[in-house]
Amino acid sequence: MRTEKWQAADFKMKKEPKQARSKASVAAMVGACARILERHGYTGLSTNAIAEVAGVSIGSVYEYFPGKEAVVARLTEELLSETTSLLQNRLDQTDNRNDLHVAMRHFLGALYSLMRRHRKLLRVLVFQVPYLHRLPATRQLQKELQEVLQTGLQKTRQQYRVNVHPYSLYLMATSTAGSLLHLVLMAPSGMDQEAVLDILASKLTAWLIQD
Amino acid sequence: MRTEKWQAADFKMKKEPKQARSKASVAAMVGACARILERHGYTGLSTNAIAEVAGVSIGSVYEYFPGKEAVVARLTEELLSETTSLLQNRLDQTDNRNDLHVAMRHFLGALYSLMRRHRKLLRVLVFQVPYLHRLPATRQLQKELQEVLQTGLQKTRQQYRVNVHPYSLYLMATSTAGSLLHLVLMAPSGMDQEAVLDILASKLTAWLIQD
DNA sequence: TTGTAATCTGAGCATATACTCGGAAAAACT
DNA sequence: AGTTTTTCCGAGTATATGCTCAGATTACAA
Repeated sequence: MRTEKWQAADFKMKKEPKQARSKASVAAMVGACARILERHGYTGLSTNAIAEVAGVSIGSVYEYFPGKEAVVARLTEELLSETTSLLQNRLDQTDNRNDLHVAMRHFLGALYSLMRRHRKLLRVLVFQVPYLHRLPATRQLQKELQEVLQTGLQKTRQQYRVNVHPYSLYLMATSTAGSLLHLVLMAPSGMDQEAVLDILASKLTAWLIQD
Repeated sequence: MRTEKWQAADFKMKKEPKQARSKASVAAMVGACARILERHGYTGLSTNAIAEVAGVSIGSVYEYFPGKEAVVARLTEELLSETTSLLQNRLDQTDNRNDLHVAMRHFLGALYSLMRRHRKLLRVLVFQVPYLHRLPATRQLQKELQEVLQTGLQKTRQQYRVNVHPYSLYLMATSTAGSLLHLVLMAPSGMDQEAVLDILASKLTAWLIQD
């Protein structure tokens, strides 16, 4: 009890699956992990449950993962790669012809719909997984979001001569994250979420320009 | 395993302590709960651990609480009352003579230092307790914050004729929450947090005025 | 075909956690 | 003092969870 396991948890797989069969098994385990998290929360996640839902034996789980933390880590990596490709996609479509507000709105919309698609899983990951912010994938995601923001700004810098204080950038990032998360996970019903995104994009743009 | 206990958890105490002795015991249990959460996270919280740290027997814990969820609920109620009195205090000091930016900055500062004082506990409550948003105290807090925002705005409405769209108000609230939480719990070191609060207050004020 | 590596199995042990219950001890009441 | 209420105790039971291991099964390659 002195030190909890997840505090020094091993997030790396014991070994990579090599044959097609084992790849399918690992995929089933990760999928089972997602299902359990969505349905029963992190409290309901156990290695035994993962094995049962995945349709493999408990021994197979420990063949590839040192514990459930590593399965969660693997799951977040898959989510990360989906997010990365989405961001890159959006960034490629942003060029100097776009005005800043439109570009901002597109990014927000893309991020929003991605988060919405995974809202159940996202809720559990953010609000229940104790070691989420220590996961490599999480740190990587923060980096990439920051880079995208930087690059996106540079693309429009000529037009708007935006030159923002680092703290301003920090506040923009954190407040946008807060609003998006609340909108996706906790917004009261009867809200026109697209309209909210419109306003958010406007305010962020205004913030940038007048800085 | 079909339905997790915390999904239908009972957040109410079995009975109120009546004598001084039992009040001290309950206080010890709640204090122990806070200590354990800070040191070992929600994963490390068990009724047995609460009893041990509080220096009472496991039987005594179940005399007053139906389970650990209720102890956590009690703890959040204590935090809520501390927050409530702070907010009320600040609100009383805000009158029409204050300009909006100054009032905003004072509120942010007060909220920030309160959150900072409880940062360890706050981190666990927000990022690990699965039923936090279902706790009565949490819902009450959201209500009160909204009321404070409304009342504070009305006090300065004559001066600034602020008249904000409901979605704007929503975005202000959620983005401020996001920034404050990130600043308190996850901000990179070497950041002048007071300066960040200055900028945040400025931006929020600008947001309001030009709306 | 035969040998080797990869994969899978699941009973089973150790530990942790939730929670009960019969009764002792202390305080309050009359 | 005697009675009742409140408070406290902690061994003990049931269950859940983490994880191992010896061996069976399957894929692949020589």
